[in-house]
Amino acid sequence: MLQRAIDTEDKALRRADILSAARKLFLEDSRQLPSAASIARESGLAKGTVYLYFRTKEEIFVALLAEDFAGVLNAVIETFSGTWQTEGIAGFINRYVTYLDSRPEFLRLDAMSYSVLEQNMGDDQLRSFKLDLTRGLVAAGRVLDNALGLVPGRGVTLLLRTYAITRGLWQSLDFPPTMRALLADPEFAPIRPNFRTELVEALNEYWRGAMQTN
Amino acid sequence: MLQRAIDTEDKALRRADILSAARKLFLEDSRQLPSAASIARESGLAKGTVYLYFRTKEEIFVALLAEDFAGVLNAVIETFSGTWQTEGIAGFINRYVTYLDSRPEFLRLDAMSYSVLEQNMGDDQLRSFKLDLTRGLVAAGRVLDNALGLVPGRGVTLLLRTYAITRGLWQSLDFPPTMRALLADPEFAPIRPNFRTELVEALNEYWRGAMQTN
Amino acid sequence: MLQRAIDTEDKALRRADILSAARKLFLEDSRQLPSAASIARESGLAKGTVYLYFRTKEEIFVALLAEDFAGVLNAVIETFSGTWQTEGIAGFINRYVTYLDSRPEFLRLDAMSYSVLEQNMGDDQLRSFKLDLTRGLVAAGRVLDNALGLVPGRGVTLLLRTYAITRGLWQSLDFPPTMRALLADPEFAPIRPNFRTELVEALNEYWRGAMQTN
Amino acid sequence: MLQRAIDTEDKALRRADILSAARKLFLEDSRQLPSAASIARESGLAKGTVYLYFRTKEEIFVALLAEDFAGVLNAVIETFSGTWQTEGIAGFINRYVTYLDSRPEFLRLDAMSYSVLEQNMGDDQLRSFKLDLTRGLVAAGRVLDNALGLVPGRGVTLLLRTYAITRGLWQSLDFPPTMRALLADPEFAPIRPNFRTELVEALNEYWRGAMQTN
DNA sequence: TATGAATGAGTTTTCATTCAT
DNA sequence: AATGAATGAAAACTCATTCAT
Repeated sequence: MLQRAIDTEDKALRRADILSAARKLFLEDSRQLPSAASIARESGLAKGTVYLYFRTKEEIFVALLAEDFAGVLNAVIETFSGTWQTEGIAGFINRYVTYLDSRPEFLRLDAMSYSVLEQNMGDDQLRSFKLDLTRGLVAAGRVLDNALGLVPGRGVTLLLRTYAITRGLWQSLDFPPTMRALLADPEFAPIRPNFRTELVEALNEYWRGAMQTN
Repeated sequence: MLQRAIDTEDKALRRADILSAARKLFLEDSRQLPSAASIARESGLAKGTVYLYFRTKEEIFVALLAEDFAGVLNAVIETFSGTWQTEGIAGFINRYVTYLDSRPEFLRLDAMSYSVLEQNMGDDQLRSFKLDLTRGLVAAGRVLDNALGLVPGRGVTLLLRTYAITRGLWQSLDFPPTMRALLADPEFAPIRPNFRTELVEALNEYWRGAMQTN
Repeated sequence: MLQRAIDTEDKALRRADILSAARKLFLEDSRQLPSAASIARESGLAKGTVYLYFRTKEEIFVALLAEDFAGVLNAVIETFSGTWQTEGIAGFINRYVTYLDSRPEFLRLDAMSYSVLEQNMGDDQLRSFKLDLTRGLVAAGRVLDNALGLVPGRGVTLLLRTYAITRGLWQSLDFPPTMRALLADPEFAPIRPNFRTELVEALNEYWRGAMQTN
Repeated sequence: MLQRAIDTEDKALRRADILSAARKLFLEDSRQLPSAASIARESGLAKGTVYLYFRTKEEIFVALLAEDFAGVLNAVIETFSGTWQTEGIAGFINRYVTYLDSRPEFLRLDAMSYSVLEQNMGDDQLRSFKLDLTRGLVAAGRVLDNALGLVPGRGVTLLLRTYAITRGLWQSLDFPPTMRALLADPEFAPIRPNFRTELVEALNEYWRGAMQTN
C-alpha cells in the first residue's frame, strides 16, 4: 500500500500526481477523456483513492484546464508588467503563442469544455471554476489597461477576443494523426495551414485593428 | 410499415425527414446528441430504417453541419457578388451575423464537431465532408478575392479567420440555461457580454486590421 | 442469435423464460437477488435483452412475487368455491400450506419485498403491483365472505391476518443451510420448530379464535 | 483526537454512543442501513474507531435489535409477574403494543434481519445473538407458563406466534412516506388498515383461539 | 486506542448498431 | 426497403473494511 498523505502538503502532492497522470493519458489520445480506471492505474493509486481527491472524473480535467488557464493569464500579466514596452504587441503575441506550445493539452482540453467537461460536474465546482477564471481575466485585463493606457475594461475585452481567435483557429486547424493522413492530399491545403503561423498572423491583424483609433 | 421509398426522390425525402428530426431534437437539448432511438421516433421511422440512410448517428449531424456550412458560404458568396460594394465590410458582417442567427443549431453543433462528431464516422464520410467544405471555402474565397481585389488566396484566409473568431466567441459566450442561472451574479458580467454584439465588434476590428496594408 | 420474439405470444414466452431463470437462480441462493448478468446468462439472452422485458432487475422479482401471490389467492378462491364445506377451515389451511410448499421461493422473496425489492422500482410499477394485489385480495375476500357467511369485508381481514402469520412465522423459522448448522445445538430447539407444523397449528388457533362469536 | 476509552466502563459508553448514533440515523431513513461513515460521523468518532467496537456494520444493528428484543421480553415478563391477573390477556396485549410503539425502530429493523442483517456477520456473533434471544424467550415463556398455568413450553410457543403475527402485520401495513402518497387512493384502503388497531384485534383473536381448550 | 487515507471488488444499465423477418 | 428484437461492450462510482501512523 501507498504511503499515506497525512498533511496538507502531501495531499496536494497526491492531487498533483493524479492531475499529471490525467494529463499524460489525455495527451496520448486527446479525443476522449481517459477512463477513471486508467487514471488510477497511471497514478499508481486505487480507483477509490482518485475519488478521494476529485468528486467526478470531469473535475479532474477541469482542474487541469484551470491550471492551464491560470498559466496563460500569468504569462499575460508577466508580459505586460514592468518592461513590457520593449516588446510591443508582436512580442506579446509571440510569448503567448510560445506559452501555448508548452501546454499541448490546453487547447485540446478547452475544445472539450463546452460539450464534454461541463456536463458532469457539480454546480458548485462549475461555478467556482468560472469564478476563478473571471477573476483572473479581470486582473489580467487591468494590467493590460494600465500597460497600454486603455479605457478601463477594454483589456478584458481584448483578452476575450484574443482567446476566441485562439480556440477557434485551434479547432479549425488541429487534426489528430488519423485525420492528418486522411487529409494529406494537396486539395486540402487551404484548410490546413500551420496553426502557430496562422495564429500569430491572425492575432497581429486583430490587434492592429483593435488598437487603431476609429 | 411505412410506404417504401423506391426512387431517388423518395429517398432524398426520407433522408431529409431524418435530418429535420435530428435538428429539432438537437435544438431541444444542445449539450448532447439525441439518441438514435429518439431520432427514429421523431421521424416516424424504425431504428433500422435510420441506419439505411446514415451509417452512424454522428453522420446525421455532420450532414446537418454540412448543410449549414453550405448555407453560410452561400450567404457569403451572395453578399460579395454583384452589388456588394454598396454595403462595405460592415454590411457583410451584419448579413453574416444575421444568417447565423437564423441557424441556431449551427454553432452548437459546430462546437461538438471537434470532440464529438468526428469521432465515430467512417473515413470516407469524414473525408468527403471535409472535401466539400474545402471546395466551398475556396469558391467563396475566390469571390472575395475578386470583390475586394485581394491577392489570390487571401479570401480563404480571411474566411477561415472570420470563422475562427465566430466559433471561438460562441464557445466563450454561449451558456446553456442551467449555467445561465448559475452565472447570474454580476461578478460574472465580464465573461458574459452578448454574443451578437461582441461578434460584430470583434469582426469589425479584425477586418479593419486585416484590410490595412502594412 | 436467438430467434426473435415477434408476436405477443412469443414475447410472453420470452418474458416467462426470464422469470423462470430468475426464480431458479434465486432458489439457489435466497439471501440476495442474483445479478442481472447471471439472469441473462441463465435465460440464454444478452443482458440488454433482459432489459427489453423488464425495466429494472427488481421488477423481475416483483413480477415473480406477483405470480406467486396470484397463485395463492387462486388457491384460496378455488378452495372456497363450490364444494368447500366438505373440508372445513382445517381443510383450507392444509391446502394453503401445501400450496406454499409448492412455491419455495415465494416466502423467501416476500421476506425481501419490504426492504429490498420495493427499493429500486418505478412508482408506476410499484403502484400497479400493489393495485393488482389489492384487487386480488378483495376478490378472494369476497369469496370468503360468501362461503362463510361473513360480514362483508371480513374475508379480506382474515386473509390479511392469515398472511401476516405466515410471513411472520416464515421469517422466524426459516434458516439458510449455513445457519442451520450453526444452530444445531439442542439449546436452540425452542426457536426451531418445523415451519409447516407450526404454521398449521398457529393458523388453526387463529381461525378458531376469529370465527368464534364474541 | 478523542480521549481514549481505557477502562471497561468507558468502552461500554463508547459502544453505547455508536448504537445510539446508529439508531438515530436508521430512524431517519428506515429503508436502508446508514453507511458506516455516517454512523462514525454522527457518533463523533473516526471510521476506524467504530470498527474497534463492532466487527461489521451489520453487527451494530443486530446489537440494536438485541437490545429491543430484550426490552420486549422484559415487558412481557413484567406484565406476567406478580399482579398480572388483574389485566387479563387483553391487558397484556395492550401493554405489548404500547411497548412496540415506544420503539419505532424495532419492527423496521426486524424486517431487515432476515434478508439484510444476518448476511454479513461473523458466525460467532450470529450464534451468540440467537442464543441470547433463545434464552430470553425461554425465560419469558416460563413466566407465562406459570402465570397462565400452561403446559411447560407452551408459553414459548405462544410468544413465538404472537411475535410472528406482529412482524407479519408490520411488514404488510407499514409504508414509507413515499409509498403512502402512492397508495393514497381509496382503492388501496383494504390493504391499509391502521397497524396498531389491526395488531390488537389480530392478537386478541389469536389468543382467544389459543387459550381455548379443544 | 484513535485516526482517516487507502483500497478495490462489484454491478446495473444504456444505447449504437446489427440482422432475422 | 422497413422493421424492431437482440446484442454486448463499456465504465463510473460507492462504500465496507483495513491498516499505517
